[in-house]
Amino acid sequence: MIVNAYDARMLRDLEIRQLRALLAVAEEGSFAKAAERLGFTQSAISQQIAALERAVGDKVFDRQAGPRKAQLTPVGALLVEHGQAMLAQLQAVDDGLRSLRAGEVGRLVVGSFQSVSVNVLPEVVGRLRTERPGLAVRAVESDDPDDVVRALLADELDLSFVVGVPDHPDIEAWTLLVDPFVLVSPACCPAPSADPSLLDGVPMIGQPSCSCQLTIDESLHRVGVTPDYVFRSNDNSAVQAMVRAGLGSAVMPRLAVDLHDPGVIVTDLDPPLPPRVVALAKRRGRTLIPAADRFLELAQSVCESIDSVVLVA
Amino acid sequence: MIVNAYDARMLRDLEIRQLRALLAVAEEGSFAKAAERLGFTQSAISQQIAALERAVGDKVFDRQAGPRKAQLTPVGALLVEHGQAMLAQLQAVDDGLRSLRAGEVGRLVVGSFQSVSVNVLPEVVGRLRTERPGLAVRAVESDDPDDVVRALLADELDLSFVVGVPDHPDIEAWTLLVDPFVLVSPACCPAPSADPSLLDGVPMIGQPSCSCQLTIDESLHRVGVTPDYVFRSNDNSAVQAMVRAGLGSAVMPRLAVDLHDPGVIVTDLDPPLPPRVVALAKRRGRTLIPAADRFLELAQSVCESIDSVVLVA
DNA sequence: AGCGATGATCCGTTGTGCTGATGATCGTGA
DNA sequence: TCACGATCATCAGCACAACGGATCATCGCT
Repeated sequence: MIVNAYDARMLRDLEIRQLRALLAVAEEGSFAKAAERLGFTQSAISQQIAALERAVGDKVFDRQAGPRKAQLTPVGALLVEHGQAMLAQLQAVDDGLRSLRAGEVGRLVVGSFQSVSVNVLPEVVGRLRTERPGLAVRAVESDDPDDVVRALLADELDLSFVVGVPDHPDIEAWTLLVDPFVLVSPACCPAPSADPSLLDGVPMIGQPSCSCQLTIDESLHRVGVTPDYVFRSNDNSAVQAMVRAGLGSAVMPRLAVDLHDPGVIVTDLDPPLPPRVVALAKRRGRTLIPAADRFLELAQSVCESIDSVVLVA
Repeated sequence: MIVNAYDARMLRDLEIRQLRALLAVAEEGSFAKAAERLGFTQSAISQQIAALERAVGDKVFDRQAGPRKAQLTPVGALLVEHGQAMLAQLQAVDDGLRSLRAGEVGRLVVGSFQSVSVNVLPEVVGRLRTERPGLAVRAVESDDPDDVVRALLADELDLSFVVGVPDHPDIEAWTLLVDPFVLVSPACCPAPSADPSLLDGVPMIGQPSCSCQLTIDESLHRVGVTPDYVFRSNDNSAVQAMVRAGLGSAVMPRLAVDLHDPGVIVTDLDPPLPPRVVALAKRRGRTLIPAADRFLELAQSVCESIDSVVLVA
């Protein structure tokens, strides 16, 4: 009895080309016909079958001289059976490859953050799911930019929406939207000045010291303002509700504001604070599924239309 | 038609060796490790992966220079998935081959004829089925020797029991049993002489003009006897029943006689008629499953034991 | 007996995979 | 910061194998 490891080496020399030759000969019943069909000479097929028999260790055809069909041996029949399965598998690879390349299938894990999750991501994912039902899109929300970069570098995310273009040599990003900061003030009371440098002493609503809020505070500091926060919440609609209630005003990225709220007045700051940039990032050198290109296109398209809406409003 | 799949131009250059390299690299995360595992140099693996990528038309790994693991691209992951299936299929081929070679599985179509079907075949098939449950044995009975030869030549039968060694260059046979003709006479009446030349005028039971009966008649003719048949039946037990009833005597091959019947007397002919030979035949040049060898062995063994039983009786 | 078709075999050329060595790139530790 | 080590790519050279074309042996058929 032969040992397993040795047996594993037996089929080491078996090649797909030989299986194709085997099937062709088995179907045609003739080496010459098979050769013609596969675009070889009869000599080549003869040698391929011989190599197959060498690799397998048994004759696969009973050859009868003269014009009689080549008949499969039992070993040959077994190989035909499995060979068909293997070539079918190969066909499946081909189909899968074509679907993948067409962007019809695949898996996409996308990072996001609050305002994008509300205003951009649902539309993008919705459109993508409609036109590419085979795609599996998963979204992960994180409000920590460092963690997003880490996740991108660790390949936990394929793509991620980010604020600002990350300054990392292994991250590349496409700008989607330039999102200006606006002043949100209660509709009930007289609005404060649109000049951010005059916000000193004005009661403010904001977020806890997340990176976004820190950016705002820093910008205000630059114009000599130390904002006086009378309420902080991570939730943008809570912030806006507090503004609506007249507790104070807020400096928010426009994307985070519900522009249809009649209870607040939204004013462009003048002079403006440096706007935040929303981008889509990926790890440099990481090959994504072709459908990721479509995701980027849709994200750009949705962000453009958001820009238009904002301009109209 | 399935045929189209075989001729698919796509992935024509993909080879099993490349899939093995792909899987090894994907698992080891390193070209060099994979090379060591597969017994190649790193250069060879690098070239194999390059060839794979050329065949597929896409990069399968995101290579990062320096000591970082090679990461699969989506296309690579797809190929790994199907590659595993294909290599599993290859393992299945290997297992199937081992089973086949061990004689554990396979299909066997065996020709037979009446007396063998009663006294030999059941025992052989029974033993074979017990020790090789995976075998599929099918038996076909025919009492026309010419048809048996035709079926063997047409590969409708793998093996066949035959009377006499067929005189055909494409048939080869192994002798199993030398089966003498015996005189079967009623127990009730005085038995006729054991000398076949004295059977003239004795009322005889026989078969219709099948090949076996013709052989008997010809042998009797040679010793100057023209048998007087008072009854003919194709069924051996019907013949024996008629003898038991005293209608006449019969010259039968011993294998066809129920030796345990107390109603008849079985006598060896003296001088004997030329005995018939029972053999197992196959088409020359036809490769049978390995289990066929075991079938032959069992047939020989069973026939030997039948010979012993007869000698004791 | 000759003809045609079959597959095996031989031979020369071409092609291709492998090895060994080298190059380019990056991370890491001194 | 620099050198080292590890990574994979690439190159050159060699050996082997696959292919095509020709020929041969064998058989069925006319």
